Amino acid sequence: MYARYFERNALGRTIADVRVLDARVVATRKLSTLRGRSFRKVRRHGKHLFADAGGVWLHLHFGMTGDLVAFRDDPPRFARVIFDFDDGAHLAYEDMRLFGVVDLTPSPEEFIRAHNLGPDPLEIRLPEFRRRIAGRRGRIKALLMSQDFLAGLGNLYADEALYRASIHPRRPANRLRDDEVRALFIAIRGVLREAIGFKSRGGDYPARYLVPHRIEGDRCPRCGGTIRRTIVAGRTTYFCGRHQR
DNA sequence: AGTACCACCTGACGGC
DNA sequence: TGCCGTCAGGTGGTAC
Repeated sequence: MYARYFERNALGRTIADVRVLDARVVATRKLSTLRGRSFRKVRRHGKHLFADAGGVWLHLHFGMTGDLVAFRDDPPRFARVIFDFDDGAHLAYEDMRLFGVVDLTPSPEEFIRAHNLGPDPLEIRLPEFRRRIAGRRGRIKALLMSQDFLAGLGNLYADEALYRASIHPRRPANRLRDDEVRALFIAIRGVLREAIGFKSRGGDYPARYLVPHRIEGDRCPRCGGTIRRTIVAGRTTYFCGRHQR
């Protein structure tokens, strides 16, 4: 979703200036080397966005409150970095809680290696998913959130995928049946692809999703069960007490 | 290998 | 009105 937005609002334009409004999200002092360059292509890997600026790549991570906002006149309230283009357009990287990162990296591959990121779920097939999950004894939700296992799922989407696959978040990964592993893989890909789709269109989560029902005691839109709230892997976790086993 | 816990940060919200 | 504690979330670190 950020990748598409970046493509629409930054690709092909010449960067006139990069303004750092809050250095706490910027992990390099060299963003100014982007001046005069232009972004040629965009790549996403998990939660990371990379933009090719010719010999160097811009890397963006959005933490939890990070976002991109194109604007003409007034920057958004929590703008931390602003890219000024020579055609008068501006793109703000905003991040209220400052957990995100704006960075430069030699290449996406280099970054992925350095940070030991697992594959993007949309770029692998079921056999590789099976191989990676085999022998892992931890709780399935903890595994789904581990970026070195798979890159791209956070707390909400891990819950969402497990909900869709009818799997209890505390199940040990190596005790999932073959059909459950398959269902989970399909659920992960479905959730990511759909989320990219409707978030790109500025939409919200459909009512059939678990996300709008992250309320203790709420009704499961799928089976009418009761939504439970608990802590798994240190994170607030919601699941349906009836259909997730 | 897996887990627990902390820090980072700020706005929203409930309690008093 | 306003202060205070708590919570939310991604990541990266430490300790067990």
